[in-house]
Amino acid sequence: MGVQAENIASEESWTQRQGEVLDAVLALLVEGRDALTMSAVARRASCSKETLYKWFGDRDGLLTATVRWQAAKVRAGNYDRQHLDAAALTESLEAFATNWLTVISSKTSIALNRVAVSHAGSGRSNLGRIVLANGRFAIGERLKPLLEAGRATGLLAFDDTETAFRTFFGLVGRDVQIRLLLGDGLQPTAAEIREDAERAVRQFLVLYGKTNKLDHNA
Amino acid sequence: MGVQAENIASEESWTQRQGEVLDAVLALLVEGRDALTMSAVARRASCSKETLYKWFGDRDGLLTATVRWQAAKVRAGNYDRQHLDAAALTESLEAFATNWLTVISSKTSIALNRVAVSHAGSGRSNLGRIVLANGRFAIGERLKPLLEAGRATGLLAFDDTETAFRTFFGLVGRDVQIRLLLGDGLQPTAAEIREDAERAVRQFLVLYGKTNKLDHNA
DNA sequence: GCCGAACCGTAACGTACGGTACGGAACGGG
DNA sequence: CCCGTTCCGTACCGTACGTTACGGTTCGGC
Repeated sequence: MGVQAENIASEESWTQRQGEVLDAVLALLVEGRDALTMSAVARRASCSKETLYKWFGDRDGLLTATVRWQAAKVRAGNYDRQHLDAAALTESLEAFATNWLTVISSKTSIALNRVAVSHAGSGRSNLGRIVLANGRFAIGERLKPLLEAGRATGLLAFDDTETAFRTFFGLVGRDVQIRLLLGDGLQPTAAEIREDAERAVRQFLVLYGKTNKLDHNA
Repeated sequence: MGVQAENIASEESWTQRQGEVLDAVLALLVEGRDALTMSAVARRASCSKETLYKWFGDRDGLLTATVRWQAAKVRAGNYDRQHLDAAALTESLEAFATNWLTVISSKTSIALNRVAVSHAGSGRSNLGRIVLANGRFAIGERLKPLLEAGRATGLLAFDDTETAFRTFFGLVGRDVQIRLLLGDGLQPTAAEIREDAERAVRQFLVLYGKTNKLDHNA
């Protein structure tokens, strides 16, 4: 797979003050007015640069801590169910899709993914890996149990869970994330997100629902 | 739509020497060893920095020219057909999907998208818009005629061409581009790309092929 | 052969920014 | 009240890099 589940569950436990500093980094990142500089962070967080270096080591450490800090805030509960019927499955899938679209459309996610993409270029840090682990792969690990539960109860049919998940991922995300990262002014409302999520789930169930007799899940 | 078809067909017509310089930029970008600096470009292209500034204005101008230069090289022919049956439609769709997956998996595309994403953050240039116009939107404009031809001949059924295209886009691309941009070591072989393209087209035809009676194209 | 234009190579300048050092304030413990 | 710890504010240093300037070379036109 290439990317282990590194740091998905790291607790890290910053102090409250350190959390305030990391929130300042997020705020600057989201505003995006000027490039994120250590001086700007210190000014915004009302702390000294010396403290930043003491707490986070260097600029990369600060960025890494910020990514993890945000990831810890976004993490949502799993959607395991004891009683899984068609309605519950649809509802859970829609909840996943809605949550995912909401996350990737948020200014915070966009800004964080941008810096991670930049750093992934000149591979001097593993920010990209961390974002991947807490984004794409984290949701994969959270969704797969639901898919397999659906298969166990005969609601879904697929051979490879990974393939089924990636199809779901594509139907939900489509071109949204790349357009947002490249600066497209796409700003889906909550209603549009819900409609997109419903459409994606409907399409996913056509492809992988047990009612469909075709054998197209190669 | 938010993004006009700006610069999709700009000819620009650089001289051969200027093309060599832009190729040097691409080479440096793909290698990604060190950050792209004007000195490095001048060294690599065996030209003076003064010439760079004379020809391209400033660093952003050089980057913009490079993006357009690459876009002009990638542009592929349209797949319009006089005689469109199910086999020809499938073949054309698979050709589109294969081409698209090959492009976004190339080191050049990854590097270019990375710099465009970075610049889209601190919106001091419209590199992101240009990449979007020559990537996501260019392929959309090239594929839509095929989809509508398929609908005209009764092979496909959909209300909104844009929605149908975005679904196709999602089924083809899935998580590939974001994983590559974030540094995942994903390196699909030509065979894997062809298989993924076939799977995507198969799924797309299940959703939008006329044989499917369900009304799920909301 | 002479001239100007285009271009190469390199040196130089200014600034931005990562990282470090230091003085002083706040504060808790003895 | 004294002292050590922590942290703020700020000044400072070194370097990287965008940008400009300039001397030297090639080359087409006359």
